[in-house]
Amino acid sequence: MTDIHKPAERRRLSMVDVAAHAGVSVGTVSNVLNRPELVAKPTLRRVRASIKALGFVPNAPARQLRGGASRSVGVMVRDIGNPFFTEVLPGIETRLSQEELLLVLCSSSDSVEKEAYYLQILEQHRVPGILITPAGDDISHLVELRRRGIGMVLLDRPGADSQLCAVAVDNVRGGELAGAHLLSLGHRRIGFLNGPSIVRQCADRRKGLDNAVRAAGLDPGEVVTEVTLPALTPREGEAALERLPLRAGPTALFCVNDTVALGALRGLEQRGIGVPHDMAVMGYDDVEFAAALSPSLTSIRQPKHQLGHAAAELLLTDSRGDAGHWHQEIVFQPELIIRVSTGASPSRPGR
Amino acid sequence: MTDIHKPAERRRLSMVDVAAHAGVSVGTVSNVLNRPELVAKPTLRRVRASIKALGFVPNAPARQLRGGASRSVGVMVRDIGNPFFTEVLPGIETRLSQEELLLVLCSSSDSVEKEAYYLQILEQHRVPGILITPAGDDISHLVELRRRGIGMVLLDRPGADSQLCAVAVDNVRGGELAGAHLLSLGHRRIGFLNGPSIVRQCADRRKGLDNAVRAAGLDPGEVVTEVTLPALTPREGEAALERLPLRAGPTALFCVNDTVALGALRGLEQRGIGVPHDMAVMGYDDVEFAAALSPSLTSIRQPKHQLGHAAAELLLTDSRGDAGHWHQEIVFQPELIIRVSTGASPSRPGR
DNA sequence: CCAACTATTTGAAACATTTCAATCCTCGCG
DNA sequence: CGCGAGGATTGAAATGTTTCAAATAGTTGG
Repeated sequence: MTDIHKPAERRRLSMVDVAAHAGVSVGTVSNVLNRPELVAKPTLRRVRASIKALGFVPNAPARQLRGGASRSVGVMVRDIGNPFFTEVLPGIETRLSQEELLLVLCSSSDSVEKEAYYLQILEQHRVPGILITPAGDDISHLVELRRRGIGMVLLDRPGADSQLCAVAVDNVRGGELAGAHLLSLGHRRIGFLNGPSIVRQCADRRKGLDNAVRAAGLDPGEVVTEVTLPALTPREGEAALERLPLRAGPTALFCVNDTVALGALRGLEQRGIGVPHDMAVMGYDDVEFAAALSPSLTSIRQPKHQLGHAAAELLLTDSRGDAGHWHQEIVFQPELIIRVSTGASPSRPGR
Repeated sequence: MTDIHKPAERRRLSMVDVAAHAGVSVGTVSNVLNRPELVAKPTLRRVRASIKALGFVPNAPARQLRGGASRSVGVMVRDIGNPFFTEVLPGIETRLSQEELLLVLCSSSDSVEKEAYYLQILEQHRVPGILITPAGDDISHLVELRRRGIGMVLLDRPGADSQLCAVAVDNVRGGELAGAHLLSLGHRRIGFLNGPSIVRQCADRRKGLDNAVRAAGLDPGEVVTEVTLPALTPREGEAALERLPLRAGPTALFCVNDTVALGALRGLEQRGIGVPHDMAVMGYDDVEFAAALSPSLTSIRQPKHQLGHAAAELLLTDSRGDAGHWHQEIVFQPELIIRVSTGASPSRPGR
């Protein structure tokens, strides 16, 4: 039985074939590819012609085996569906593509196991570095990876206590800004739709909120009612309203991110609760659509593109293992963006 | 001078070291890793202990060099910042991670050159397949790659004419739905904020719109005023208003996607043009935030998660090169979601 | 106690590169 | 005419796996 069905089964061609075709040695072919300045003009032409004629494509894995480092870096996020990452990612991509590095996107889906699995694979691939928003609180495994020579930068997660580079926005400060804003508007009962407190950002924003309350001479225990959501999605944001004593309870809602706020707005509308009249709402992140929500959403802006860019930059220096570089932390400052959803007269135009 | 500064310079360890430590041959170590059922229990234990003790991590490139196929697939999008992709990506990721495949994310930024560059790198990496929303109209280079053995699936782009697998939503139909909706509300002058017509989706939506106009016995040339945006961002959506004769012109705006609509809504608000009273607006994609915009946005829903999932599924079968599989096209149907921004009484609740 | 198996283990080839010491030319110069 | 310099090219080692035929050890039946 002739195997008509597998016409393209022929062995993929290698530099050996090119060398034969051009009548040179493989060493020369390699030189043409990597150090053309060492090769005589006519030879160069001939070899390049052969490469084109045969349709030769270099084998990256083989190259890497000999050469060492991979040309891909890992980017691990907790949830690719989160618009926050969507806005951070371009900043990362821009910088990486300048260095001709491939971006391997991993989503831990908030699972420590899945994170560990991906990290293992990335290490096997010998990536020079990993950019990560860790799923769990413990980051000792990341420190260990770093020690084994893989560049490591925490994204949107302070790493002060550890020995890792980090790029973050000051979440405590953001929580303070939000809290102070709501308090200044006279709210004394604030519902906080938060994520799990093991997530650092969530814990920090809560801490900031408490700071603001105390700074106003009040007791956080009295003022703040926290509801913990299992996931930071619109759906959960909406569902969380069930667990708040809405009518007799808070007069303001602080949502740990805009995605949750989106759900809360929907839910409040369905329940006929007017925003900001019956309930002030604010989000966090100031994602692209926040300004255009109904009503436009007061939020805490984070410099997302910059964040991604800075993280990639830091990762590059970290994985180069430059001497003199130990661990470095870049902290951006958040900014309060006042819009309609908190009922204050906007301090700046809606966009 | 002792090199205190390079403590971790030691050669990365390989299976040879593990074999030596465990007192077996490398072949056995390989078997422990890949076919443990062939190895005797005590040996298995001993080798595994050595692996752990030494902290051995297999070298993926070497493995791949011998074995052939890579465990990463390429996903090429035109713009990672686009929320549409943010909602498609989870569908892709879900399916790929089930197969333990890594996702290499490439953004062509709508540049044919950058796309070509990435494709070249992906081919060098010997990826088994690529999921792509092509930047340009010509896809012959993709057909060629497919012929060379790389699985290829067009994402959100029909491939009927070509020999490629494709997963798409019927964009002509979507355009028709949108057009019919606006016409049924009495609009006779429609501004279409479109992307470049070389982008297939854009051209198709326009075609659908024209179909709807003709179906109503009208002349598209009279009814439709198209403005072409250089990029599908909120910024450009806003800027495009400048190029429309707003007051004396269209009474309705059809935006080629929700991101553009977002910008248009902002711009109209700033110009004091009421939506939907002075101008009806509709978007396309029905992204997560569309329902919560101000006013809530009428849009054309695409099954995004499904789209991604189906695309990944198709890619898996395509790169397996299963016999009997030639090229296949999956077309999902879009759905009109009526909300406030077009001023019709909503046919379904706002979410 | 030996033959015939079976279950393990081994050793070396193969994979596609890069790198580098060694060789080969070709000139220019004495 | 011979020699050295220096550019161009070569050939082979090295990289870390997998695979597989061959060797070895262990077991059972006669």
